Amino acid sequence: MDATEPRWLTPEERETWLELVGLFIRLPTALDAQLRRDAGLSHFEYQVLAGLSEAPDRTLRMSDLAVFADGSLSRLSHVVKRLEQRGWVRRTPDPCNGRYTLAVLTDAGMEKVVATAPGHVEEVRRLVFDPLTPARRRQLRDIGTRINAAIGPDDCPAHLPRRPVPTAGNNGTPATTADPDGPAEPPEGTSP
Amino acid sequence: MDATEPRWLTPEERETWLELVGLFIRLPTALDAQLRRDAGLSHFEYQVLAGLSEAPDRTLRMSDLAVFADGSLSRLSHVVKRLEQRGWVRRTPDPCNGRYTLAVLTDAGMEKVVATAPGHVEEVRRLVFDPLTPARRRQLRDIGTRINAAIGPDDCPAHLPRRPVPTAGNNGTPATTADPDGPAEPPEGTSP
DNA sequence: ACCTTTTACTTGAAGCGTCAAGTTTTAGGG
DNA sequence: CCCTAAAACTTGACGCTTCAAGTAAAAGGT
Repeated sequence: MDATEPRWLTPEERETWLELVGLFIRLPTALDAQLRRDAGLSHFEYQVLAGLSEAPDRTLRMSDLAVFADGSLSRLSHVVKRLEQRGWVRRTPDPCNGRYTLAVLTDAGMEKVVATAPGHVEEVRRLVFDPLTPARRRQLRDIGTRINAAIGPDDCPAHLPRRPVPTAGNNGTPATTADPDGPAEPPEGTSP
Repeated sequence: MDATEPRWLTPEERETWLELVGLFIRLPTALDAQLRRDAGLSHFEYQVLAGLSEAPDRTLRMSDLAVFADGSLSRLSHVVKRLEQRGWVRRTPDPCNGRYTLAVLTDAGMEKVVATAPGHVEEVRRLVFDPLTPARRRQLRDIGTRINAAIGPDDCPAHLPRRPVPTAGNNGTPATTADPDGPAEPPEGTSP
């Protein structure tokens, strides 16, 4: 069992790791709880609605929406069906290309997003940004980028098209590496 | 809809947040995939087995195990039932106190952990620690601590006892705030 | 000593996500 | 102009998690 002794984690790494495992389990849970309590939505459902709310014409093809929301097409299909039954989304075949399905946010859906976003953003702030100093926020972003890169390209659960991902409200900020610590210029945006 | 305009996220925070959402979805998925592929175990199941493997006598009460694995007692009960059917865990009522159930890791279970741990630790290293400089690892730990604190005490999904959590192989490291950047002293330990 | 409460856990049903087929529509090749 | 192949979903079944009850043992009150 001890052939070529594996590289165990150092005590510090171990501590970090346990901290992270807790985070990965509890943060999604906490955010889901807030959304479910205040809006009756799962985090994934919210992502879907928020993604549509920022798309041109509040419309996106299912595949693109799946990439944006970080889920499989199958999952999205099930979820959109439920959202459609609740009256927040409509589906139509793309007139230009019949095998695409366009998901469109209804007016009721838009209202739902508008009503839900502020509370959710507030919770994200409270749990993630408020407890961190500006310096740590920058560090966190950097760390996230690096680990995401290590995980590899968006080869999500399954078979998804390759696209640069329409990162929603792509305001002019060109994702450079060095940038000052946000002087707080509130932009529009519902996908916190 | 715009009564007391909410504090939207700044563009930098928004970037950070999207990075994080990706991380929270993809890291667990990636680790689950590795464990499932190489060992046929979910991450939660692994946590349970690893937790037991480091407990005295490879034994833990269900409640304690639930806290350690960050899950509800109900979930643990279902999972342990399955692990028991696979021959890796045994359950017995505590002779000292009949309402406690003790989960015990069998020899087969221990072998499973020993066979699985190195590969999992290697994946954790590859995805989380290798892409980070020592300084960033320290930052990550610190950030994790702060956000975890903001989420609040271990009031997990449900009704769980209050205990300082037996953080598994509690080697002499007394979780102080300042500590050098691990000179790499490989300790025993199977919960990465 | 008995009865209520609390603790610790188990169980069953319901909901959501994943996986493995289907469908339908477009694109290509001969 | 067909005929196969690929793309873009959709659907159904299975497994796991959660939620709400249910059970059994120990504490605590009177």
